[in-house]
Amino acid sequence: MANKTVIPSSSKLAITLSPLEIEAIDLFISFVRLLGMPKSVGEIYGLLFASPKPLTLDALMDRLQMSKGSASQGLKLLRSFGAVRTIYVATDRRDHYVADFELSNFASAFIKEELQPHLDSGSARLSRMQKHLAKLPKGEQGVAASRIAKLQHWKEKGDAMLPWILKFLVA
Amino acid sequence: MANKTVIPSSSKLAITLSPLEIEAIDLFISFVRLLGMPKSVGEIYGLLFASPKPLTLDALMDRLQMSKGSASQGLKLLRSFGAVRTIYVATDRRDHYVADFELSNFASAFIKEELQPHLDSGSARLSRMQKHLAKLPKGEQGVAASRIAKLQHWKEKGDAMLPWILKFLVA
DNA sequence: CATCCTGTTCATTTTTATTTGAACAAATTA
DNA sequence: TAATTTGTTCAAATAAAAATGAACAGGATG
Repeated sequence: MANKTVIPSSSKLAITLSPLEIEAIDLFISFVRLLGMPKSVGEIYGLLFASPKPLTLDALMDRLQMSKGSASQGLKLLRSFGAVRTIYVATDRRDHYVADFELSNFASAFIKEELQPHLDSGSARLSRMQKHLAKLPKGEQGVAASRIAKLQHWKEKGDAMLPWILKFLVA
Repeated sequence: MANKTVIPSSSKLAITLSPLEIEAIDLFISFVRLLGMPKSVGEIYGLLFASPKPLTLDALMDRLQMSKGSASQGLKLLRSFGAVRTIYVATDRRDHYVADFELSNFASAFIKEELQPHLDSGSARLSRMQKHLAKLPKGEQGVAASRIAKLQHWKEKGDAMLPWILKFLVA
């Protein structure tokens, strides 16, 4: 069993991580938080991004002082949208991970999994609203109709913009 | 003191809200969650969006079954980026709120307050990284340099894209 | 000026999200 | 095939975010 030395919590990471690694981790933590993902995902990607060689799950746990469960789940998520992949390393049967450097993977996964579904469910919602509209008292129908039209307009704008953003990111 | 009737939790809202209102609230809850804002903010904006007349803080608390504190804080946030404003109503000294219908307010507030700061702090971070790079062992400098260059490229892309998105939204 | 009315703030409570670690399964090795 | 190594899953613990409500401040009202 590994000899687990107790470390003052404030400098937990400083001991095993270089300034450059800390900077990268810090960057990706705020990035993934922006996308509503757990901090641990940013830590993992940040360290892999900065690391010159592939890292195993053990190494990630060890250097990030993170549980096996978090590391495994974080890697699973990162793999799921192609931000990270495994690479074969001879004589070692463990999985070795490297970061993929295409920004578009991160961003387009977010767009496809978060934004797109909202826009897609929007059509059904708009028809439901039209139906409810008909049952409203006459006096309120005008206002409501114009607001539903406003929503429709927003949706069209969104639909038009997403493909453009995706293209821009991939380019 | 208002007579608070106990209502089965599953239909808490159904009693005072029309189907159209529920649909609007539901839509804006998922929208604000996407932007990392509390659900209550979506409820408030949703109800104001659907409401044909201005609503007071009391009315919002009442119809959304929400505490005074949440309503007040939610309105504060919504006001702060111009998604909601007060309107004068004679003979009633309470504040009356209406939704503003410019999508751009929501989105550009998010961009200016969340995305922009990240990109802006990026420059400082990149120079720090350059500094750390110099202190790295020779063998690792090449890899690290190319990754920092990658970050720089991403930042430039982001910087270029944001103004375009803003323009598109406002248009 | 004392009281009431309205809205804000913030310490506390509640809810939700994240992390942990032990149990497990699959694959490898002896 | 038994023992070991590796990675996943998920129930429980912990941490973080949001909601509550009581105390408060400022303005109106009698």
